[in-house]
Amino acid sequence: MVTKPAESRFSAKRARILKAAAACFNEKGFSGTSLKDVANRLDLTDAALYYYVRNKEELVYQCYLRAGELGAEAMQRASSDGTTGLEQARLYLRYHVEIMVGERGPVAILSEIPSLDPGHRTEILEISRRHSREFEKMLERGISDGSVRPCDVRMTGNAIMGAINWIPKWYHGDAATASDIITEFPDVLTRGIAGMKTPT
Amino acid sequence: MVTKPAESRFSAKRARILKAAAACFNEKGFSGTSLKDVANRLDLTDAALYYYVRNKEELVYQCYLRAGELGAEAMQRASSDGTTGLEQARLYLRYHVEIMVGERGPVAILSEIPSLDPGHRTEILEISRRHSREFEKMLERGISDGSVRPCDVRMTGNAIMGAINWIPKWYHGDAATASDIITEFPDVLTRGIAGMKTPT
DNA sequence: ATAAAATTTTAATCGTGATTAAAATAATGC
DNA sequence: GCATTATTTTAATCACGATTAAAATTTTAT
Repeated sequence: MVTKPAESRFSAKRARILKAAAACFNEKGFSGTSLKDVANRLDLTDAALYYYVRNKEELVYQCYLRAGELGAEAMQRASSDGTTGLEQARLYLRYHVEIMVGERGPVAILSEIPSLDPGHRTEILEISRRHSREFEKMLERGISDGSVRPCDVRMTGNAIMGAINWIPKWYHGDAATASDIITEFPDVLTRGIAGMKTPT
Repeated sequence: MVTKPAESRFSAKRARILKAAAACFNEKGFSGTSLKDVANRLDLTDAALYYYVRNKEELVYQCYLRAGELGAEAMQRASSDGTTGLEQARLYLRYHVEIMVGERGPVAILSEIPSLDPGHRTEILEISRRHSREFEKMLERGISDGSVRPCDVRMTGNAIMGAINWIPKWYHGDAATASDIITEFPDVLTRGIAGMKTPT
């Protein structure tokens, strides 16, 4: 029987652990999930997790790092695929939710940054801020090229990101809903719900 | 010196406790906040809280009930003040965020329903679902009267509610931001960001 | 097949936080 | 001012969850 190198198996299992942890954290929060909760999802003992991560804090930290990477990836792709600011913003939402509800999900939402150790906390905050700033940049680009209606990009970004971050609170992995999210969210969040005859 | 009746003082203090608890829960989650955290905000001992609530679960439950009442109040007012569906939805958002970031806030966000006891859980879920349904009704009304663009009201509602529910994650009580939220959110979430020349 | 490395479990420890009962203090009604 | 009621604190208890070390098991390499 063919076997894979140990290092590869290790990081593959570590990745599975991170995903299981992300699911738990999204569902019950950092303090609300015990290591046993995470371990049981993979038919492991809580103690076994310590072979893959230093401790619980490290587990969240890694989850958040991964979330940052996936978010950055969506941002990158959107940035190069889209031409106008509006297109880029819409594509970003599309790519991001696709990842969140797809095979690579669940992705941990950065809802418990305060629980991180000081060092990790500032690092994740930095990543998160950079991400927000990049999205706001897309909005500003859109305002410049006329594709986006002039607005408070900070608040607009907060609103849109909030809608995205809240998804894991009500989406629990059924395929039909996933496709609804992918088709509806990017549109709803960029196009708005007002009828066409709305006053400017 | 004039004193108030005991019962009045009791419920006044209980109300203060609920608000302190809501602030803690929003910040660090249910399991993440200790009763000591809540008590310390009011210069009390953790044990003193048991004079006002049966236990920690009851504390969240009461916070969630209050959140439900305030949400319902915003919904009611919007429903009677607005004429078109779009106006009603916009007013609801306006009233709700005004309450959230105003004197009566913070309002607990229903992010940890799973931590509730079964009985309370179904009750809060029921309240939450009713609330969502009422908002979706406003959207449907808007679609009928032409003020709202036809859309998947379920997903649209999820998106908008998510943006609202996420506010406590980044808003921490400064007055300038509060007024930004009040002026921007209702608009951003209903009008959308797309420029006017956007294709239907 | 066997030694070494990798992985997981078992069985402690240890601190924290919820909860309770009894005691102490403060406020009220008369 | 006194007796009663209301409120808070102090001082336990108690369970749970994070963490660790040592032992057991599985996998790999030769």
